[in-house]
Amino acid sequence: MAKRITNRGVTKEADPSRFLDEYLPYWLSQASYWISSEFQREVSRAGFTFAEWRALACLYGSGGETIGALSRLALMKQPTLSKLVQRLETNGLVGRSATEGDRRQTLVVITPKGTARVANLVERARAHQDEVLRPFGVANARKLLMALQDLVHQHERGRLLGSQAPGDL
Amino acid sequence: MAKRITNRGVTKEADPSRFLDEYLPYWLSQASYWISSEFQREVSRAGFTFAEWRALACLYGSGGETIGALSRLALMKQPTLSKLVQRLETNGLVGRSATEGDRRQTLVVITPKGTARVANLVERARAHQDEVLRPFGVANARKLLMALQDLVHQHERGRLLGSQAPGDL
DNA sequence: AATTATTACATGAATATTCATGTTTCAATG
DNA sequence: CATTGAAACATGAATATTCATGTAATAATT
Repeated sequence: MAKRITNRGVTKEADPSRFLDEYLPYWLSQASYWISSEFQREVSRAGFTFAEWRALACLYGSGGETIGALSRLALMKQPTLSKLVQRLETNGLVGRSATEGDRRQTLVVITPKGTARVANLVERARAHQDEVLRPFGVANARKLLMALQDLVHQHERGRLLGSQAPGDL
Repeated sequence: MAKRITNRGVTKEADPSRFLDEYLPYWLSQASYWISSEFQREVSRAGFTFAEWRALACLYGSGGETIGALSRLALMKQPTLSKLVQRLETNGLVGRSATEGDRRQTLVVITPKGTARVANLVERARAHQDEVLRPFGVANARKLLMALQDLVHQHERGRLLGSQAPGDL
């Protein structure tokens, strides 16, 4: 068998029937990764890490989330998020308090300062998404979004047994 | 405004018009994350970390990839992958050599031992994907896959200027 | 209501990732 | 062909994540 030196990056195909080419999780990861990477420039320019952006975006416009809920929304494990929230609190971008019902829970709320600092970025995020989806057309874009939502909802049921919140990517 | 304690995880909606609910990268990340998480149990059971699985899956059936190409395929930054490959080499799952044309490049090749150790996992991955996609039907599944591929290809052009390979998720 | 199990979060130690940079090789230019 | 610039990979120091566990509060059971 000839040793081919196919120096492809993510580029095109090559091997006939490569496992990955038909593997949904691979393409999901790729799509997610590159789209987020592209937007990360904006995030950095705004002075945030990507994790911070994620957390703040989840809190933006929300009445507050518990640590656990936020860790699922922002796709970080609970200890990771716990520490991130502490940093954000130090910077005055979020506040923490106890929930009324359950005193074990910590409620994380975005502060006015936090809201102000991300508002622009949220707009840019919307714009970026529109740009990315433009080639698809409104109808197809909507179908794609719904398909992804279906996938997620489908997997919400299987959850509830997993270890300590999210498990790496 | 009443302070709602909506303890939703990723669950259903709540706030009318939450930014995230219409935000494609969010759903891409969620879908990618949960599907991969689910499969991670199998990966752990097989004795691999998820990063190892990713790298080996990319090499599986391939004639070899350079460090750079593999870092893009497996969505890790170059230094991360470099170190991972070293560990895999120590365990005899991959081999490293120079490419013929360019002596700067390192060619990473999966060994027979490596192939043997992941073969089963690859089959399980296929099965897992089939299970995940079943509710969609063949036609819709194919559309989803193609849409994701379109997204990735669309962003391959914009690349080539980014920093040191992939940028975090 | 006491006991046991479970959940939510925090935290320290271990591990992994990332950034910045160095070395080597290749490509381009005069 | 010497020189300058860029690319591919490796590596050490700084940083971040993760695992394992601890504490406190709640829920369930007897």
